[in-house]
Amino acid sequence: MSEPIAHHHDPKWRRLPEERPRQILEAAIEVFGEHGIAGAKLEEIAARAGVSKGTIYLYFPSKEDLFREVVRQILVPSIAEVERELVGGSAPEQMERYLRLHWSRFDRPGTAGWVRLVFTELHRHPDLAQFYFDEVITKSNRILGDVIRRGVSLGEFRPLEPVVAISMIKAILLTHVLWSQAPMPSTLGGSRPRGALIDDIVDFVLHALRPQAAAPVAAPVAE
Amino acid sequence: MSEPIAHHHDPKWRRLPEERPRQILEAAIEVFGEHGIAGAKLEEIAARAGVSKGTIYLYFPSKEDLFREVVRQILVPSIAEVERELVGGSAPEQMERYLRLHWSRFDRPGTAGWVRLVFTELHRHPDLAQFYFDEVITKSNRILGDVIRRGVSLGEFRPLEPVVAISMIKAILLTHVLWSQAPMPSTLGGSRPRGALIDDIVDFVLHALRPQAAAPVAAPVAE
Amino acid sequence: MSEPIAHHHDPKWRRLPEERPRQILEAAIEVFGEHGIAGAKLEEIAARAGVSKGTIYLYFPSKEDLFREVVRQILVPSIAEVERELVGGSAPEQMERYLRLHWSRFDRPGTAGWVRLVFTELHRHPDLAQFYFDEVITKSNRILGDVIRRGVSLGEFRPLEPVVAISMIKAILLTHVLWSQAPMPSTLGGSRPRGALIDDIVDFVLHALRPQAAAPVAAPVAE
Amino acid sequence: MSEPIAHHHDPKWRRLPEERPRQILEAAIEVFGEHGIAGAKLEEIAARAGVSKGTIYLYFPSKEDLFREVVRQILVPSIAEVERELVGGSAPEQMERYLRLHWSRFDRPGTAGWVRLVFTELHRHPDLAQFYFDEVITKSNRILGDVIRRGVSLGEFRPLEPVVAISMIKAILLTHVLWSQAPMPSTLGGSRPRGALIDDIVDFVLHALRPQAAAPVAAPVAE
DNA sequence: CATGAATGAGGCTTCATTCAT
DNA sequence: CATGAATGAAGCCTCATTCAT
Repeated sequence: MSEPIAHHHDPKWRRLPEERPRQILEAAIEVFGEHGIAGAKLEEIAARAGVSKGTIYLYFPSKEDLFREVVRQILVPSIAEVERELVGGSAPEQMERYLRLHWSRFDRPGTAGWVRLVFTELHRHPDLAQFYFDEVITKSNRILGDVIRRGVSLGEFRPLEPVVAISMIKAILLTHVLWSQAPMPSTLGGSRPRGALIDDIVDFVLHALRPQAAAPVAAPVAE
Repeated sequence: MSEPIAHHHDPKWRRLPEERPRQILEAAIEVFGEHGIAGAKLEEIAARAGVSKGTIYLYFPSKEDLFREVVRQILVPSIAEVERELVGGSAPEQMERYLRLHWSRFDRPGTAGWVRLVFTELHRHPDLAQFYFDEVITKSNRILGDVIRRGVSLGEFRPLEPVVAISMIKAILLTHVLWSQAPMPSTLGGSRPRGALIDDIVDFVLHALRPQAAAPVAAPVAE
Repeated sequence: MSEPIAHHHDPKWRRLPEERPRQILEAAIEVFGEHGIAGAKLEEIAARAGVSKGTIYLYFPSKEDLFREVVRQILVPSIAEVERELVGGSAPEQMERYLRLHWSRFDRPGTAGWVRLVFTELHRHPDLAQFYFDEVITKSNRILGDVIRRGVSLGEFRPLEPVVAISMIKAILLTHVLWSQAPMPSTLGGSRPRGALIDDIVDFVLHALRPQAAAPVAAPVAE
Repeated sequence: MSEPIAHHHDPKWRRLPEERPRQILEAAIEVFGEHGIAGAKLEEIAARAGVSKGTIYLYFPSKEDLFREVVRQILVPSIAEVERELVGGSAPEQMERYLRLHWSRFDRPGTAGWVRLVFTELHRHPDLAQFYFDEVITKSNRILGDVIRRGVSLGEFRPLEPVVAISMIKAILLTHVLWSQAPMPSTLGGSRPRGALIDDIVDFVLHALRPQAAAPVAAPVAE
């Protein structure tokens, strides 16, 4: 009945050195996304990566650096793609594509956590914030700004500051990524079918950008 | 045997014991807002409240419960006011008032932190999330929903689901509260004057809601 | 048979806040002396001080700082006394008193460890080394240098560089402190009665300093 | 099926396996000398030996044993030489040669570290201390003791216990080896030219040993 | 009531040692 | 033989919580 060989070490690890960093990074994405920087525990990252705590330190000098690498290697590369897929079509079409592209990119488990993280904890790590701003936000904004500028100059969008439009559009997009995956009673209402959300967003944004109407009820809008 | 007047009480003033809880709660708002739930240290809350760490435990069983009470006692009451100030005017006027009211309410140091907190940490405390949802969000949404429904039925807004509009509007509003106070290289661009932000928001939202143009040309409503 | 009240918290600590720092410092002297800086474990210091690990951090920001304080508060003050007790007598008498004074001061359990520590680990902490050099060594050397200079100028000592004599004398003194308490098979020979050691030192040093003889066999001393 | 010559061995040269232990021991001397027993890292020893960490364990069962072997194989053999070079000359001459011989042997980078190590960490490893005492110190002391006994019996030295003289002389010699290479603000004063140190030591020791003078000023020296 | 000293579980990090390749 | 990836015990430090005063 007793198991005399309780301590028998059955091969605890297989050698996959080339894969380790990525395994760890991917576990880290999940855990950082779920618990934030401070709340993430190396123990858990290690467990999900299927390695021991010490192993992480073979590849990353510290928790902070691990986080840095996650930002660097996982988040940044995802920007480039978007630009490529945007060419062609009218400005509103491009805008819709932009929105849907990002949505599908973000609408995956684990991503919401990162949006949250960027909203929340990044500002407490100024160097990372700067890095993220330079590498991700600036590039992303340029792409979106180009679409808006083009639409405005072609009369497909009403005239407005690209920088303002960018801000509004991103606020809507990112916030809904966050909300759409919240494992809570929905911060919102949730009475809306999940799949339709991106349709609502596209609709709302395009309405907000569309050129001025004849102006039937326009008068009262002044303040 | 007892020495009734042994210690001369600094006759200046003594905080009424009944005020203690409130002092603590107010210190807690600040600290939670700045550092989040996990990052907030009781030591700091105690220091700002001018009491000792132990005193907090006389009134609140734990950090978690302290947070709960903050949400309950501080955040909830602020909703009621809004409704009162909204009566009268057209739907767009009400909407603008709603936006500016919230903006001015939020555009204060310390508030951004709470928006952040709600965005990011609340979901890890399901009971609080539920409570917050029931007490704050639901009420707030009802108010905003009424404005939208009214505007739609009067033809002042284009027809859309109130629940969708609410979601979009809140996303824009809350996110900009967050961004506008970020002590970072600005997630946005910042090339926009701070004060104008709410104008931009009002403009964007009203454009997104305005009814379909009867006729395209539309003398520009002046931007 | 079972002890149902196993977990009963019998008053674990008595409040002696004013004594704590000193208790900890004294435990730290012992443990640092025995194990060196790196080898000292806070756990053990805490245990000897009769407090918990965490308590140390109420009074000292880190292990390094604890060590710093030990140096500052324990070692430095012991220098001043020496000078006072040195006044009066011939230079050889003063020298003898200097040696015996230091010997008695050092010939206590725990001190040898510190000599060792200063010999060994201090140089890896440049700021502490500098501090120790400025606060302890410089002062101590000045006192000893004065004695030597006086002896030389009065013809009670043979002429030699004070700085050289200081170096030699301290080497002898400190090294024997170290050796005399070594819990080893004695690095030395040990065939010498412990108590006589300081007599031997005094004898050796005074012979080394005594003025040139009238000129008996001096010749072979040439180098 | 097997690919016998799959990897072309860099034909340059391959270290003979028999040399491995020595390479490791020599790297270990350096690293132990620089960082002490506890502070030495196998990683660094392996790196300097040009092998991997695991290889060390092929030859030495543990860090402790590696240290043991270093003491055994490296330090012990260096004693024998000294005796050979000492024959001939008067006792003072022999003494001077003894001092200069050891000085030149020790006055090399890396050696100071070992003096430090022997002073400070050896006693924590009683078996090693015993071994070191038996193999190194005893032998070395015998050599020095012979010189002293000879000098005393010939009247070249004043009468004193050889064991005492040995102790004093070694204290001076070893301590100055330690100090002379200290990378600190100098425990000493340093206002003395480095090269002259051994001259000062020789001078001091010989003065301390020289026979009683005719007795001019002898009186005050009385103890 | 209020205090703040004390606690100790828990997290990050290091490094001697093991072992599959 | 040799490698170096992997492990995990152990140490430092933080901070929510407790409790004698």
